[in-house]
Amino acid sequence: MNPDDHRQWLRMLARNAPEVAPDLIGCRLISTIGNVVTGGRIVEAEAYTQDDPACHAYHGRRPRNLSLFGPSGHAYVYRSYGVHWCVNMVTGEEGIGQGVLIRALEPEVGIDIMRQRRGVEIERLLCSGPGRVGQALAITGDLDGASVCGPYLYLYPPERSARRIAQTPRIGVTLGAERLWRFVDADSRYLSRGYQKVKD
DNA sequence: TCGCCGATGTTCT
DNA sequence: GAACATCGGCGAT
Repeated sequence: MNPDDHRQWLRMLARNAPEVAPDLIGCRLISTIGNVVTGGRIVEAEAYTQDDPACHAYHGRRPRNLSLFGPSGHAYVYRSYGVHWCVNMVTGEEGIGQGVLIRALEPEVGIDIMRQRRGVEIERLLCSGPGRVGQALAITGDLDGASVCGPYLYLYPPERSARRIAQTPRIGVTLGAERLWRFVDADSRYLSRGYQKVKD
C-alpha cells in the first residue's frame, strides 16, 4: 500500500464503529504468528460503541479493555467466557472506546495450518465464530493492542467491492439487542450463524 | 436439530 | 455469587 492509500485506510478505521463494520466485510485479515501466515476474508462483523451497554468500554477504562480506548487501527483482544480469544478492530477517535468484533472469516491463507490449530477438518468450521477466528489465527492476549498494519496482524482493503451486505441483531447480546449492528456477507457460506432478513 | 453443560477470566452487584 | 460479545460434546427429540 502506498503512503496515501495507507493514510486513507487509517482514516476509514477512525470513523464510528457502526460505519466501519459494514466496510470491513470483504476485507482480508491476516496473522503472521511464528512465521506462519493464516487468515481470510471477513464475512461477519459486529459494531460496539461506548454508549452501548453490550460494549466492553461501557463501564469505563479497565485494565482489560485499555486498548479499546487506544488509537484506531489497532486490535483489542479479549478472553471470552474464560476460554476463547476474540479480536476486535479498534475504531473511532482515540480515547472514546469503541470497536468492531470480527466474528467470521472465509478461510483463504494457510488453511492446513488453521486445520491443525483448530483440530477440525471441515473448512466451513475453521473461522465461523469469534472464538474460532482467534484459535485459527493463533491470536492471544499477546496481540492485544497490536497494530493491524503489522508485524503480527494485517488488515487489507477488499480487492473487489460488490457484495450483498445484510444487517441483523448481534449474536449473544441481550443489552442493547435492538441495535442492528451485526453485518454479514449475505452470500457467504462461512457465517457463524445464518441470518433472518430484516423487513424493509 | 435442539438444549443443556462444563471450562473459566473479568467485571458487576 | 452471577453474568458474559463462546464452543464442542453429549443425550434427547
